[in-house]
Amino acid sequence: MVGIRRLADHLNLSIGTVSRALNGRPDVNPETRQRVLNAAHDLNYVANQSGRSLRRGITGAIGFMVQTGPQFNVQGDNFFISVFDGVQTVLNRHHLDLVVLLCSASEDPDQYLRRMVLRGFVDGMIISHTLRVDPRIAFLASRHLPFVTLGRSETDAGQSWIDIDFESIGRLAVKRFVSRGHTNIAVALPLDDINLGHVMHHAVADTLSRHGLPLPRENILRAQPGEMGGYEVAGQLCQLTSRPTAIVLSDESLAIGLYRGLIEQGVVPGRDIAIIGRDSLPVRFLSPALTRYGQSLRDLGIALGEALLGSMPAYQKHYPIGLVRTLWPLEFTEGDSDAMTLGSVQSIQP
Amino acid sequence: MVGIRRLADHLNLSIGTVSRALNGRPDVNPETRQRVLNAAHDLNYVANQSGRSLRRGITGAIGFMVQTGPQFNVQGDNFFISVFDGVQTVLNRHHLDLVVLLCSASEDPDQYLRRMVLRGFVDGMIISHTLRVDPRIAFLASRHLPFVTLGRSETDAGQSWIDIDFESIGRLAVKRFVSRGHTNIAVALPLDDINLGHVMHHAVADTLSRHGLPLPRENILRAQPGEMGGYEVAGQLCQLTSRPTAIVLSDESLAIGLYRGLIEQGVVPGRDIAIIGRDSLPVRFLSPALTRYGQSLRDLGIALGEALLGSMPAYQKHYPIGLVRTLWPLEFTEGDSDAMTLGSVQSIQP
DNA sequence: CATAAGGCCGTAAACGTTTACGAGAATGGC
DNA sequence: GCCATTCTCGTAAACGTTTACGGCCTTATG
Repeated sequence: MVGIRRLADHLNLSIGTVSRALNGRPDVNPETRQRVLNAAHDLNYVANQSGRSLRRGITGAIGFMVQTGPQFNVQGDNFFISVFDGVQTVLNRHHLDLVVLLCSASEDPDQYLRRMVLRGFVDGMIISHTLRVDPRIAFLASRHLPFVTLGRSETDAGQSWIDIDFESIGRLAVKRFVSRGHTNIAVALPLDDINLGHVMHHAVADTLSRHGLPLPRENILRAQPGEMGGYEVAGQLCQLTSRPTAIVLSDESLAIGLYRGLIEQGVVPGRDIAIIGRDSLPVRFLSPALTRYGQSLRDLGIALGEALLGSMPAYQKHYPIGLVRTLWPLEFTEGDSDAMTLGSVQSIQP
Repeated sequence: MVGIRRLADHLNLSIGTVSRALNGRPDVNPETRQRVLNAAHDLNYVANQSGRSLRRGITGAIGFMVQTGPQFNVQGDNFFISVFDGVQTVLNRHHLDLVVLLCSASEDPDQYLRRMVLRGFVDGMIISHTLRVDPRIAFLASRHLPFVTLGRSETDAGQSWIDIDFESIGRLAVKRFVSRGHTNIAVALPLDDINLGHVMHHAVADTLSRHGLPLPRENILRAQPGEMGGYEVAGQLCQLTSRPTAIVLSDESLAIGLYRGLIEQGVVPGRDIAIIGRDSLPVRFLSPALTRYGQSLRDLGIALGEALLGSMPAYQKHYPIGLVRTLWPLEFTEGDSDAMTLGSVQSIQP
């Protein structure tokens, strides 16, 4: 292991000068600097992270905490990988690195985050899967660690957040259904007290009532994210005394299992029931093509990264963006899964 | 930020004693130790990682490098999340933490690994996506950093590895096809010089030739992992002058796109063409049900974690397993996608 | 009682960096 | 020619731990 001492000896310089040369400080002869840089490259010298961060108080790493396990939308989905990719492109511009911190289902997320942060592992955090009331937010704020959240929460510590505009999904999907004559409309929402479930629930209920339509309690279906959850939704749907003719899905991969489950029960998507879902890679290969709302996840990641850097004093000059609170816009992709119209088509003003 | 100094002041002890108490060293009064532990808990003291690893030369973190981008089987798949989960359960037993290091497609994987390792970020590494010739293996060995690989390589530094038994997939699938009368058999393999493509290619070719059957060059289809790759395979398949009646897939999610592509061309899976694929979450919802080979990914992760700890001197006493070189066994799940038999069914001895 | 042994704890030196400070040399202005 | 300034570099002190070492006090042993 070659340290700065060895490098300095090799160059007949003091370690102070070597360090200044490597860190681009002004008070070093350009010629000397070049000599140092060359030698560092030749000897494969890379500054030891522990020593550096001990002295500087920073680590150069940004943590992104995600939770695994069945109740979270991680398995079988390309959501996070794409977001990571976006975050990383921003961080790389400043020689920061992304470390993904996976909290397994068996571990308490609050404790896990606490451990990682108190350890001094990262300079900043991005957390996802925000709950309506989320102790992690209060904790991070109390530690004065820069952080942003992917998802809103009622726990607000004045941090930046970006959230997918679930409200619009609910609102627009219902409008579309209503304009095609549907009156018996269902919605699939996550099980937990995840904030998005709350937001979307209200958007759907509100839009329906504006059109004078009810949202019966049994039309609110609770589903685990993922294909299996969709399959179960199909079962629940077909057991209702008056089966809804349209359903909007909160999760990206529900549609896959839903299709399968419905078909098994003889209900054909797009003919017997209208479906609007959310975009994801596997979902694009469904037939009939799913009508869906999606978002550019990589761009979302980039925005998240920039929001985080904007809240870190050392980088604010590059990202003078202040507080970020963005409802991430959606792209609509029309498919055939909601192509059907019902008898009494009403004309609706948009 | 409360450090050991503050904790010591608060207890009227020296920092040396406090440190010994916290680290379970013998020469400290049990009563004092308890007092220290209580105070540490009360004051939320957690040892600073930089200071500790600077002194001890270890970080307590294990890196798992995966590469993102279209040529790798990361997007839209639950493969890695499940493996991570398994690795983490092993590491947690020893207060080690898993950090996922994502190398984006735009970055050179060798350089990325080099940076992470030389930085002293991790005590051990797991790398995946091994190539037939993989410079990363030589590099890690030269740094004397404990590591294991998920996947074999012809570059061998005497490290432990675990690889999925692609050879068996190829061999068993071909046997099954042949026993049902197929003679025109195709295989979908990854694009790159990924080792598994090489292994599976030979297994298929060898098994076919044992049954006196050819493997025409055009029956070897190169596909990017993922749904899109499967869709393209469907196109290639249908363009062949003599369309194969059976195909075995190397990747987990190829089947989704393949189904869709075939159906668009009027070829019905399980009736017009026999398909054997690999297991993954989304694939389980295909109809007709895919006949497939799978593996318990979480267990695979556990084995990987144990193999790594077994190669780290500090943990070898807990895992006296020596060199691990496992071809991970497969579970067979029979579906309907290869239910058809062809005219001249021959009886084959197993 | 003298000595040895052992239990417990404080002291201080590392680990590899970064950086405030100061020193020496060179340069410029008068 | 003298002082002020600038450029370049060396010195040494941090950062928060861990741990070898030694010292004190108590207890055991002869």
